[in-house]
Formats: sequence, structure tokens, C-alpha cells
Amino acid sequence: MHTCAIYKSMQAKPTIKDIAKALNIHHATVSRALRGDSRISEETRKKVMDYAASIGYVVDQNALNFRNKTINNIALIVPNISHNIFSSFISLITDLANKEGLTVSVFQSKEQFDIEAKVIKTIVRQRVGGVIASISNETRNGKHFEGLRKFGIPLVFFDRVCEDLNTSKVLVDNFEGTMQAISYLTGKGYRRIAHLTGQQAINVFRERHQGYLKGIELAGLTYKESIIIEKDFEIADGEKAMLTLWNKEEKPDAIFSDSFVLSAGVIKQCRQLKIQLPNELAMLTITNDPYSSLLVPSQTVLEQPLEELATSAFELLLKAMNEDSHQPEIEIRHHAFRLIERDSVQ
Amino acid sequence: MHTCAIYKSMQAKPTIKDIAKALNIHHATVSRALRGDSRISEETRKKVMDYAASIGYVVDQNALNFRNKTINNIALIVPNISHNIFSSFISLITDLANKEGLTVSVFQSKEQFDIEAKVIKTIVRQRVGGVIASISNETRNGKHFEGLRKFGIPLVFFDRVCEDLNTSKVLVDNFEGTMQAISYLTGKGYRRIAHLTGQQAINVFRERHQGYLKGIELAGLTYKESIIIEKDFEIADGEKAMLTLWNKEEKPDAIFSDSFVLSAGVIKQCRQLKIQLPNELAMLTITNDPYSSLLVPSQTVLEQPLEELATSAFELLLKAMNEDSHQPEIEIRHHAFRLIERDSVQ
DNA sequence: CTGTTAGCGCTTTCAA
DNA sequence: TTGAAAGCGCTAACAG
Repeated sequence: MHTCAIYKSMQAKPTIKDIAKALNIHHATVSRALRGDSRISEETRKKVMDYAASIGYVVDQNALNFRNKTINNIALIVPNISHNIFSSFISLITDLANKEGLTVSVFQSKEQFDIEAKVIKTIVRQRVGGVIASISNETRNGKHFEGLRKFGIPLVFFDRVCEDLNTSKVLVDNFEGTMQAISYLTGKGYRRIAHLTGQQAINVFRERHQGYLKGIELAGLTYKESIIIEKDFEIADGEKAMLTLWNKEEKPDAIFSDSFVLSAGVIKQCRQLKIQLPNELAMLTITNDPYSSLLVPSQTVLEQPLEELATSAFELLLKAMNEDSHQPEIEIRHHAFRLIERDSVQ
Repeated sequence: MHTCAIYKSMQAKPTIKDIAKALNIHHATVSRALRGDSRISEETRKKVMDYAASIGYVVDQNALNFRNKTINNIALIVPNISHNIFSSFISLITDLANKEGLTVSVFQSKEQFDIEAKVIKTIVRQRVGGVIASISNETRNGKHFEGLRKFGIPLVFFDRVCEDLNTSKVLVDNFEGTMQAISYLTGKGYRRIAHLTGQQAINVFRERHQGYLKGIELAGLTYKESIIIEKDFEIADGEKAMLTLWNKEEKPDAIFSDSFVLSAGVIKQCRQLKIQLPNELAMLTITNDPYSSLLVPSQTVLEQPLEELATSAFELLLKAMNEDSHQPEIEIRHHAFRLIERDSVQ
């Protein structure tokens, strides 16, 4: 993200001075008229408005922000824009922000720490009003986010967070939700539940794994098999994981998967191995992917409450942006998963 | 998108004047030192750099852009951020833009003309450097884009375009591609191919439908059944369309679907109707959805070359942004579909 | 090599 | 009700 290529604006845009000159009044008067200042006479106001419209005057938000030291945009950092959970989140935040007159700049870390750090530097330079972020798989601490704090740029994390940073956070109740999901499975009679998850350095995966272990423990079971995928999930990871599990002495009777993509891989592998789903193997997936219901069998899922997450994150960000103090009030919100029963569990 | 809520920046940030004062030099010298102007002595440069780093100085991009009348961001308007094709496109454009030191603001029309028009007004105010857009289903002409031209803001359309606007465009060869796809199907022996498509006012759907008709004609067939979904596609639309087609006197032996979502609905309905796929019914889908291979049967698709589209769109935008003339050179690029054979056609 | 000055587009005192 | 002047952070032209 170098900065050599910055582009000249191509065209002289009309300014309030142009209007002022044309109407033989002072540009401050024009400014006031355009903003509907009550001290300006109706006559002048109309004259200014009409002329402004006729030449296609539009206020320069850049100059405005510069002059007023205001800011009308926020930044969103996600690991991967094109992943459904994040694009849905971007969509929700964009709508909320636009309603408030805020513009949204999106950035992706591509799950890489270095890119994330670069993005943060860019964001500081841009003087955005605030940042909502979900960290990359490689991120181990939040030092690179400190630049934001130094510049008083509010930061709210969602889902994947820097636990060492004292900022507002919006979290999904991974531990609780996973534990309950496991109880749900054991309640249905499943006894050998395997867990497909991600890097344990990331809060969400660690919490889910702990919830899994707790759930197994609570049910008094002994079978515990976890496969931890260290990189970004791909379908092939699910396929491989399933193969590994099925080649073991004791085969699972249920898969608890932390990702739609992994589940898709599992299903693919099951087709290969002629495993009957859901008869021979139940599946429960964490995801809110719109296509989970299209898989065969349609997936029983633990749905992340994306709308609540987005609303909370945006609320907390706005609150922080509106606070005067340099020590913004920290708030951590938890949202519960929703279990959606479909055909992959019987 | 009202504008009442604009936020004050919370904190006094160090400026070059602070540095100048502290070091007893002129702020212009600081400015030059920071930018590595060769005229500044190594000693001064180092002093400035060190002090700047020590107080955490970061240049104010806002002020920079204002002063230089430069712009370092572009806007992206899509119908729906969370639709895979668009989020993938956003992802690609974001990476290309960031490499050039440009920031990307995303907007979505939600397939609504009114929102699209509002978004464009916002973008003009923001004085972005350029716009890449794909229009909403409701958009019938490009008058609301004229504001951009008036301000010399370059505009490049991709995929869904305003045909009345003389701007650069990046298109998929819908007519050609569809025609070839139909030939592919007829070559495989299919004789009753139905077409599921969208509003004929939108270039992509109209072109595909024309390609479909041409393909049928070329094969000397008589069966022609099209179902046109007027709104944003949903799974239920695919289900309903399939039901309608199957209830007709003459049933199709192949479905040519303009959307992954519609195909998903078709498959769902086929399961309901106990139609054997692909034996009783072949399917060919236009999409580059990463999950088309996960459907059962995995979908033979006409893939949109998203990377090429994004690269082209960005190239054309950059070119337009770099041109001095007020009459930018218009370029229209076409990209071909790629046929990916899977199991839904035998 | 460095300082001076002016100004980008806009708003906000202060004055009239 | 309007005008005049100053200044946000930065750079560039000119001078020294």
C-alpha cells in the first residue's frame, strides 16, 4: 500500500467564491445562505440557492471536514471481504453508517498480520472517525492498533478480537453456545463427537474448543477428537480432516464444525467414502451462511446473530465517536448463537 | 443518508507546526524534511524525522488532499454488497486500489434506484477520485450519474451498465456466452431447454435471453420457455419457476439458469418433485459462486471472469483518473465466460 | 539549505 | 442582515 500514486482532481469545481463573485456578495454570505442560516434574508438565500443549483455547486466535503475538523467516514477491517460472514457484516454496517451520514472504507487483511498493520497506518493517515475490526488469523496481539488510540480514533472489535486491547468489543458467546450445541448432540444420543476448528490463538476458536471440551465433559463422554486447521479454511481442509477422522480406530458419529467451508469439505469426503448422511454421521455447523440449507443434508447450524453484532458494533462506535473524553467508556457485549435445526442431525 | 451526524475529531493531533516550534525551525522546512526533499540537510532531516516519530506525528491526508487538490479514494457502487459476485469484486478492487495507495468506499443500492441516486450525490460531495458501478435492477437510465460527469469524476461501469451513458464499461460477453452454452447443451442432445432469467430492462439479462433464443434457433429447436423473475433473485423464485415449468404439457429436459440462487431453488424443487438430477433434467448455471460445486449435482457453470473484470475496470478507472482532458477516452471491454463442466450436465 | 508568504474551500468570530 | 479577516494543515513559489 504505497502512496506514490495519488491523483489530481481533474476539473475546477464551482466554489462559494464563484457564487459570491457572480452575485456580488461576500462568500461568507453565500456559505451562510447555503446552510440555511436564519440571519440571511429570504431574498438573498433564494438568489444564492438558485444560482448554486444552476451552476451545479456541491459543497466540498473534503474542505468541510478539513475546516471543521470533522470526519464523516469510518473504516472497516475484516480478514476477507468476500467471505460471506464478512460481506454480510459490511453490508449491515454500510447501511447503518450511511443512515448517519457516514461513509465506509473497507479494508481486508487477507488473514495477514503485515497487511493488517499497513492498513492501520493508512487508516491513521486518513483520519477516519472510527474503526470496526475483526483481526487476522496471524494476529497475536494488538500493538499495531495503538496508532489509532494515539490519534484518538475509536476502535471497536467484533468477533475476532485482540484480547490484550482495552477497547469495546462485540462478541459471540462461543463457549456457551458450543457447550449447548454439544449438549444438544449428546441429548440426541450422539456419543463420539469430533470437533473441526481453527487456530487456538484466536479467541473464537479457542472458546469454541473449550466449549466443546466442557460439553463432552458434562455429558460424561470419553471420545474427544479435534482437528485444528491452522490456516484459512478451505474445502480441502474439511475433506482431509474427515478422511483422517474416519481412518481412526474409533470413528465419530457426529461432526461439530466451526465453519461452513469445512462442513462442505466434510460432505464432499463423505460422498467419496460412501458415508450416509445423516444416518451414519450427524453434522452441526457454526455459520450463518445462506447456503447451509442447500447442502445435502441441509445443515443444522449455530447461527451467528450478524444483525445484532453489526448493530452493537456500530452503536458502540458511534458512542465512542460522540464522547469527548480521551478515555472512552469501554463496553463489551455478548450475543448468543441461535440453533437452527435442519436435516444434518436426527 | 442525511448528514446531520458528522463527528468532531476527538483529539489534537500533532502538526508540522508543533514540530517546527519544538525544533525552532520553520514548518515549511519540517514539511520538506518529512517528504525527503533533497535540499534539506541530512542533519535537519534526521532531527525532524526523529522528533516526528517520537511524538507520533502522522501526516493529515485530509489536509494533504485538500491542499493539493488530490484525491486518494475511489467509490464502488454495487447492488448488494453481500452477494458473492459483488463481494468478490469488492475484494479484488480493494486489493488493486490499495496497491496504488487508493482507499475504497463501498456503497450498495440494495437494488433500489432511489438509494443509488442518493449514493451518487454523497459521492459527488465526497469528491472521490473515481467511481466503479454496477447498477440496480430498478435503474432504467443514467441521468442520476450525470452529477459525476459534471464534477469530472471518472465513472466505469461493470457488468450491469447504463447503456445510455457514454462511459467506459467492462462487460461480460453475455450474448455470445449464452449462445455457446445453449449450443453446448444441444450438442449433448438436450432438446427442451428452459431459461430462467431476470428483468429484460437490464442489459445482462436481456443479452443472455437473446443469446438463449439465438442458440435455440441455431439448433433448429422449437421448445422455448423462459421465466423472467422481475425482482432480486431468491431461492423461492427458483422453486416456483421449476414448479411452473414442470407442470406444463411439455416438460424441459434442461434448465439454463442465470443465477446460482435460482439454480439452488430449482434443485430444491426437484428434490420435492422427485426429479432425478441430472438424469431427468440437466442444469447449466451462470455464476462464479464458490459453492456451485457443492450443490448436488455439482453445477456445470458459465463462470464470469471476475478477476479480469476487476482488473479491467480498475485499469480503465486509473486511466481516466490520470487523463487531463475533460473528455476522457471511452473504452468498452468485453470478457468471455468460461465453461466449467461438472455433473449437472451429462 | 532554510525562511517567508500565500492560499486551497470553507466557517466563524467580530464588526458594521 | 451582511462584510471583513483569520485560519484549519499543508505545500509551493520565491527569496535569501
